[in-house]
Amino acid sequence: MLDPKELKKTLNLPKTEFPMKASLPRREPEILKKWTEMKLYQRIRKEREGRPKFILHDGPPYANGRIHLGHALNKILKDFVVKSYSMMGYDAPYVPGWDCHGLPIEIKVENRIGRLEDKAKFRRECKKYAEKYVGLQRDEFIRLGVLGDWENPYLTMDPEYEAEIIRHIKGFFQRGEVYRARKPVYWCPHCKTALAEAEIEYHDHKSPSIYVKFPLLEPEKLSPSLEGKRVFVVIWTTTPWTLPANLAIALHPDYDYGVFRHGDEYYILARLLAPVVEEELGASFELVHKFEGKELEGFRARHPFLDRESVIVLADYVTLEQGTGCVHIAPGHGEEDYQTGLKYGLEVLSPVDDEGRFTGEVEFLKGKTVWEANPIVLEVLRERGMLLAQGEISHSYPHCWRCKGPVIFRATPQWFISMDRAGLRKRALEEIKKVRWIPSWGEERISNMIENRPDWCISRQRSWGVPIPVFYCKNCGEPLTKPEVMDRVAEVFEGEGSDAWFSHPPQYFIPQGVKCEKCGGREFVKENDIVDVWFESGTSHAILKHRPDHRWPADVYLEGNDQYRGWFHSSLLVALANEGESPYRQVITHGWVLDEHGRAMSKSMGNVIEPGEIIKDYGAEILRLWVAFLDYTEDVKLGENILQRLTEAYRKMRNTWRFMLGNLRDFVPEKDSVEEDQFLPSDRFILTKFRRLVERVKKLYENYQYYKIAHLLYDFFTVDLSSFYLDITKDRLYCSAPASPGRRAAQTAIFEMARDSMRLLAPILSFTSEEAWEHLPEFPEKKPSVHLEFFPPALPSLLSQEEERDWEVLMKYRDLANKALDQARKEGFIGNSLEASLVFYAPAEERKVLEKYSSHFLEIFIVSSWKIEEGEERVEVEKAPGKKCERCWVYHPEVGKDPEYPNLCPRCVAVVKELI
RNA sequence: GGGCCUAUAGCUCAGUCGGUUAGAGCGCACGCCUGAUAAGCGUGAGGCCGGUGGUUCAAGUCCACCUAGGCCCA
Repeated sequence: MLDPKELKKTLNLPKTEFPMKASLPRREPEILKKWTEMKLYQRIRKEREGRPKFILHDGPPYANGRIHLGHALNKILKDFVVKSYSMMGYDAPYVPGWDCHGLPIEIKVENRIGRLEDKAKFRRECKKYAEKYVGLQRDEFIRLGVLGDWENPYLTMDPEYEAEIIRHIKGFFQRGEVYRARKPVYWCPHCKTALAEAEIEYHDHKSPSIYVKFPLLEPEKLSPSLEGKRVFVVIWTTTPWTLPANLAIALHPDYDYGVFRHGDEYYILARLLAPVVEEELGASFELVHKFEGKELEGFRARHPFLDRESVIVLADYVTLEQGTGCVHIAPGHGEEDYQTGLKYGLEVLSPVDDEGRFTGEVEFLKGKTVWEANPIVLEVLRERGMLLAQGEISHSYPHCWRCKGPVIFRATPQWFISMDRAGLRKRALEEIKKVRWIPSWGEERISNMIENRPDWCISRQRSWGVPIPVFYCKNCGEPLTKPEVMDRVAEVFEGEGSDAWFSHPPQYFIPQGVKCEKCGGREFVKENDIVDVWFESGTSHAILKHRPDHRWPADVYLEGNDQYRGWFHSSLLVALANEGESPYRQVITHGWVLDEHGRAMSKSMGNVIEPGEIIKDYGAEILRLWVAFLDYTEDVKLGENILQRLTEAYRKMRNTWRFMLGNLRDFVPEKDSVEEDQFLPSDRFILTKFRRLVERVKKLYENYQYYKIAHLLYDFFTVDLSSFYLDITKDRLYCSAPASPGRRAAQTAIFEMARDSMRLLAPILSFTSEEAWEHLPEFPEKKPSVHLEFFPPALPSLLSQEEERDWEVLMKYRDLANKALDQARKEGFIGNSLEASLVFYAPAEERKVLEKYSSHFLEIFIVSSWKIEEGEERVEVEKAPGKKCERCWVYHPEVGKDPEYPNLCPRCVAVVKELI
């Protein structure tokens, strides 16, 4: 007789080196090292060479700052796409890119070293800064487990890339889509420079607050009763100096306006605001006529002090918060004014120079600064009787971040790409329809944007960027935009980079003999402006043609949904104009990362979570699992609670793999695998379920539906494997003879499910599947990394339709049995379910099914004995007869009958005899 | 203010064409096991389907409005 300790040695208990504790923050870097050393990315490329390509083209993040969760979400999703398509059998390269030029870097550098007059030197500093962050971000992306050609990224500041930008600009010029026009920008008269929105600070500022009368022409057209009366449109402004540039007065189309009599004058203003104006004047008005704003559209008023007319227009942005509901419009001095001006075809007047002084266009103000002009304008208004009221107001006003002085809006010449001259807008709208947008509402979103966007202003008054390759005639100022000149610029940039623009004289770029088309002049000066960085990143599709590992167009662009306005938009316009087609076939967008309560993360809210913290505390794998479990097409939340749930889910999957590996410890696939006919019903049932799952998951990968994959696989691990199949097969695995057909059958099933679930999860759980893969038994075709594998091939179902229905019945009785066993346990009748014998009562049909499988009930129900009776469906619990076998713990009537092994059941006696 | 989007259990997700008592897993509670053990198994309790109104014999599902939140504009 063997004592329990010796008996335990005769069992095949699971054993594996694959640790239960993941220690991800420590282990992940080791796995990354393995991938680097084996050159995994290059190796995958090599193995997939010649296969159909699948191109995900990376949208370049901005090379500034450390990565945040939005970056992590984006890059991990891209990694899912690339890895899954690679495992489907495509040659799916991933070439990361960075957006390197632009204002934010300029601002950072300027903060550090001040503003340099020497542009070349300043640009060198900007370049260093960009390089530093490209390096930092690259390391952070690699740490996430993202596989790609990190040694050969594309940078928008690469000379070849800069040359492409020039060539694309040339294309727009050649097709006549580029024009030069004036547009108001923030301007600091002290620093004599244009400012971007990001360089503006808002401070309180005292301004005049005045009400001005504009005599309305032909008032009788509004109401016959006004014939011959002195009718005025009353506007309110805090910038009297912009009145010389007034060209229109805007009313809201739907608001209620009135004509109010005051003495022998009649004033037009919004009805709701009349009391405010009355108070300002200390007078009371009499309402003599009512109308809606839109009735006045197209009327004309006389300018209060210039010999010019001002047209009445309509604008939605007119509010009734202050003023008169009639808004003074100077298209050269305000963004909204400018937009309205465009709509109504108004001129862009801006009679103010670099220093904020009036030019000769306004004679009586010539040479005065705008601040000096204010009181003079007031005086003129007063003289003419056009000043209805005046006061002072303290309000929030834009100031220069550099000199802290107040800034103005001033129109300056800019370069524009026309949306309509060559039909760009129309073609873009057509092209959008050919693209697959995921989610589908993206199509409507980008269409609305393209439909309503103004012409694209591509010039910027900055220095860290690619120059607009234009020269001006020194003699007459005419721009030189010849394609051959731009070709030469591109050629120079390709060799020297765009720094060349700042270190060479114009003649370096201009072929001999080129003359000004207007005056024949031969001397030129270089353009100072650079191109909008959105144009730069919009040119990135060019790498698809230049890199041998790529192909034009891309299969997928995948970015946050802010990029409908950004990269998707600019890429479409730039590529479409130059290639005639959209650069992408599919566009996938993901949402924003919010905190646990669904609020945007911001420094001021103090709810920002850094990817680095999560990697340090949980591991990058948990972050990957987070991405996988969420419906990324919507905004996604992250917080402690969610991380806890994910960590638990991770542990469950890891442990399930660990248990499977433990049970495969002595399994040699090519030797020990059994034929189909050796499978027990439960093996066939679980394998069929699994094989179906494999096919579903592959389909879901094709359609980028990762959260469905994660849920399906996780549910399979917990419900089907852990709590069902792996629980019920323990008896077979542990207690049978090691090489018995039943045990080998279970191992064959487990091996298939372990191997193929690792393959299926490799794109998501890239680290853990790799680690588990190393512990999986060797087999002939096994690759040294799971990421070199293919997704599992389709395998046949092992159940007939009848057997599938049988399992529905069996599972129903399993539920009933569990409930009955739980009840018995609560009553203290049994502990371990093996102490029980079950009595099944079933209607005739179901009884037949139960009897068909009854020889497997020890396994399926984990009980020692059972009886099947006909009756209303229910399960009852009795004590199992016989004594407990000390080896397998099953109660059996014959325990004690074998004189040699009186503490064992017949099955175990046989096994032990075989082993000893 | 405009365009687009979201709202189902504590968390992550199902819920078909409008049709029985709105489902799953996790978490939680209670129990079992100690041969997956910083594991494993079982049972159970959790829902005003964001709100209001409408269409309909019937609404989580369709429509309108509102609220809260998100992205992009203004």
